[in-house]
Amino acid sequence: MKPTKKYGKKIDLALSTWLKLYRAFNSFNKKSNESIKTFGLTQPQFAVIEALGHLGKLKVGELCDKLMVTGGSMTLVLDNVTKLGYVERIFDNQDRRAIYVQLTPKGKILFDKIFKNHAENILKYMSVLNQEEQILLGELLKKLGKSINKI
Amino acid sequence: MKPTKKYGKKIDLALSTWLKLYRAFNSFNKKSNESIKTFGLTQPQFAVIEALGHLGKLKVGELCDKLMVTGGSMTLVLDNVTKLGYVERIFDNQDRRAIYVQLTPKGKILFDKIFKNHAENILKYMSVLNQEEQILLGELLKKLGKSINKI
DNA sequence: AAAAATTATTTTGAGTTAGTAATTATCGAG
DNA sequence: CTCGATAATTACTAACTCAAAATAATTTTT
Repeated sequence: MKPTKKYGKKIDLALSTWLKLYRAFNSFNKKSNESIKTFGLTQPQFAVIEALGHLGKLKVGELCDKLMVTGGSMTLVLDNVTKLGYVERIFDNQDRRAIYVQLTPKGKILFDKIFKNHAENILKYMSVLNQEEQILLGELLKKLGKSINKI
Repeated sequence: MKPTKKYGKKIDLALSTWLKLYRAFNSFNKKSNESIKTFGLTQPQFAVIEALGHLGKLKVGELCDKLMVTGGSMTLVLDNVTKLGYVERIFDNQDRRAIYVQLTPKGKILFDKIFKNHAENILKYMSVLNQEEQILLGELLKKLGKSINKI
C-alpha cells in the first residue's frame, strides 16, 4: 500500500490520498470489529443486524443487494443469526416466493446496544475534527464516493 | 449504517461523516476487488503480494503484523501464493527459526502489472478532486486516522 | 553445560464465509 | 394453462479465520 516508488506527481498525490483514506477507514474498522467480536458476532452477521435495525423488514434479495453478497452466502448467514435468535424469517402472502427477514425483540435489543456503542465510538473518534472540518471532510468524501460509482 | 434515528446534533454529524468515509472507501474497495479477481487472486493473497512488492523480503511474522492476521492464517495464504508461483520462502542462516518470504520473478511481474493498474485507477477516481482538495482531504484523513490509533 | 523460557513457524481442528450451479416453488404474461 | 422469469434454498467446493498444540531453534538462567 505504501507508495515507495515514484510514478509522477499527480499519481503520487492520488496514491498518498488514497493511502490516508485507507488507513483512516481501517483504523476505524478495526476498532469497530473489536466491539462486534465482544457481542459474539462476525462482520457479515453484524452487517445484517445493522441493515435490519436501520431499514426494518427486508426481503432476502434486498439484503443481498445491500450487502453485496450472493444468495447462497446470505442464506447461511441468515441461518446463523437465526440460530442465535436475533433474526426471523417471515413469509409474505402477497408473493409466496419472497421471504422477509426482520429482527426479533432480542435482535432489536442487541442492535440498540451495539449501535449506541457504535455511535458513541464514532463521536469519540470524530471529535478530533471540529464541526466545520467534519462538514468539509464529508463534502470531499461524498464527491469522491459519487464519482467512483459513476465509473 | 444509515443514521435514520436522531441521536443529537453532534452524534448525527459524526455518524454522517463516518458514513461518507465508509461509502467512499467501500466504493473504491469494490473496484479494487474487481481487478484483484481478474488476476485470479483473493484479497489476502493480493495483500501479501502488495506488501512484498513494496517492502521487499519480510519474515512471516512481520507479514502477520503488517496484515494483522495470525500465523496460522498466514501459513495457508503463503502456501497458496507459493503454489501459484508468485512467492517463495527463503531460509535465514542467522536465525534458523525465521523464514523470509519474497516475490519470485513471476511475482514481481504480476506486482508491477497489478500495481500499475491500481495506481492508474486511483488517479482516475481521485481526479474528481483537484490537487488542493486532495491535499486538504489527505490532511483531514491523516488527522482522523492518527487520533483513532491513540485510543 | 544443562534446564527452562522464549521465539518463529507450522500443523491441526472447528467454524464462517464466499461463489456457482442445480433445485423447488411461485408468479405473471400470453 | 403453460412457459419463462423470479425468489430463495440446497449442495458443493474452496478459502480464510482463529485458537491451541506441536516442532524446532535460540536465548536466558542456574
